[in-house]
Amino acid sequence: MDADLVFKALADRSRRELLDRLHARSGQTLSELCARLEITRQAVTKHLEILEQANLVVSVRRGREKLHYLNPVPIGDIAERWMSKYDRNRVAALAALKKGLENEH
Amino acid sequence: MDADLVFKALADRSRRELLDRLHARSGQTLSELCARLEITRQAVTKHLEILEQANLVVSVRRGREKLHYLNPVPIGDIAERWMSKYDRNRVAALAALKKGLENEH
DNA sequence: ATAATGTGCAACTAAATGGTTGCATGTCAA
DNA sequence: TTGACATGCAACCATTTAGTTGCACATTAT
Repeated sequence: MDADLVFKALADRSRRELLDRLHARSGQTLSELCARLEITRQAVTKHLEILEQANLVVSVRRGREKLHYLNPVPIGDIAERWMSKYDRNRVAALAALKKGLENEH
Repeated sequence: MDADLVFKALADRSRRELLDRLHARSGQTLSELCARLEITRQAVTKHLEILEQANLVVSVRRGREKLHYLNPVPIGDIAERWMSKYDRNRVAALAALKKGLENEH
């Protein structure tokens, strides 16, 4: 998996909104995902393409409509391999931070 | 905390590299952080500004040099409040995904 | 068959992004 | 005090990004 693609995909508010909607109900069509969103359908299409490239969303064509499914794996990967690394040394990092701020005066 | 600023800050490879360096050793100066990086000092300055706006880095001026400290809190917040939400329903999401892929044929 | 629905594709635009160069300013050491 | 070092600031540039409009195409329903 390419962590860069995932981070880039998560950087946009609209795309996180789409992920939230798919998290609430996976398997929605493009039109469904467009509802109550202030951007155009074409813009949503582009966002979904980016989410698919990051493997955060998988889509399936069924007749004339396209169903979109949330894939939670890349987010889990990032949480494990990247975030926990920072969390592990959280206390030490905060201590260093505090110490640095004390040196100010 | 503004989750959007944090996600945006994390979206760039150079900035994640800077965070990694500060994670390895917190309290580095600007020049130290520039070493062995192929971009200019001015570019690094901009990246650090963005990281500070996201509260991922805190800096302290000491004489003519500026020390940078990693603040792990925002990353922890995102991991907890945002990512764990996806992790909780991971099994269900994967089941839905699998079911959707089966409907393809 | 025809109309409505759902999606795909291309061209275009404005703004944001990541980077540069050049120069100014402040601080420390000899 | 003078030079070296560390950082700040501004203008500029190319590319990417997020969005748009307009039209084409395929599928379903009447």
